[in-house]
Amino acid sequence: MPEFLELHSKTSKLLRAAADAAVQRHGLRLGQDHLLAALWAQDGRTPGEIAAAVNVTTPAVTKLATRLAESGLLERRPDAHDNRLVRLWLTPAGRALQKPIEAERQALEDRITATLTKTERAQLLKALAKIQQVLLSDLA
Amino acid sequence: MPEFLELHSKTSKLLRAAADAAVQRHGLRLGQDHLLAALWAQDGRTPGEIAAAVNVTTPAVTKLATRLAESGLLERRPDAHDNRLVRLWLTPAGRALQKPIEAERQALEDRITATLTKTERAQLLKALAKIQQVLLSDLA
DNA sequence: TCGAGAACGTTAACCGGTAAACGATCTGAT
DNA sequence: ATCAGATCGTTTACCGGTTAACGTTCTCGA
Repeated sequence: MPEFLELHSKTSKLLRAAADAAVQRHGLRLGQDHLLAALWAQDGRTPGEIAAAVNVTTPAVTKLATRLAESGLLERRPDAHDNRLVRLWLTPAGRALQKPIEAERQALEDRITATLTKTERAQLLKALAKIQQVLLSDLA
Repeated sequence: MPEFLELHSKTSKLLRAAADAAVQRHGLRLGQDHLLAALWAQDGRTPGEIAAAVNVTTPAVTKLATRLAESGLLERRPDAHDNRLVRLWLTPAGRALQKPIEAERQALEDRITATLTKTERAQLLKALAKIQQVLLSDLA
């Protein structure tokens, strides 16, 4: 396997595991925190809006929302003016998770970037941005 | 969401999609190619060996192997000396995929690293290696 | 006004991955 | 020689993700 792909794949897996463990300490699973983050930024959004914001398909949001509702972290409520729309609203429990989860994520980021110098970190971000751009342009 | 985690997450998703599309042109799904690659490197390995080589759990290999066997790309055969062991053997069809899949993967790697200078690429690999090391040391 | 088509969210079927429980086989100390 | 324990692969149950099909509701032009 080519060098970069191999390395990126391994790093991805480890990063995913670390993020999952971090979020799991607060009763969440990976992915659920992204949905909640979308609501922390703006409460009462629709599944479609959230899906676009989180780069995931709408059915994925539907399922996550069902589980988060069962956990009592959000509520489904119909839109007042358009009955096709469903809006997701945080419960107090859902809102209470914002600070601890964000702290957890920041701690992970800090732990990772601590081993890099400022310029190394900047170069890394720049390189990833370039790669992202290439892949995006390939879709068209 | 912290800067690096956000960027890495997006890049990962795009990279995964690109790799999936590439491999899908040859009738495979993402992950199946990794299992095959382990057999291309050394045929007749056991699920446990392959799982360790690919950084995946053994049940994951079991399921992938079942699907690849149904597709006629490999065969399950018991080990001659230890009946607990199962050994996976490539069929001619499975062997025939090696060159096209490896070419596909190399093409993706080239497309990505083409936008980077040699030093940028070296710095990227170095940074990722550092991050990987931090995450690995965190497990202990 | 009314009906065709667009815009939604949900469901169903699939895939790759994990953890936990299970069953079969081998190993080694007694 | 035997039996407790280790070592395997598989099964089961879950989760997040995708695509495709579906039913409901809105919109807008004839």
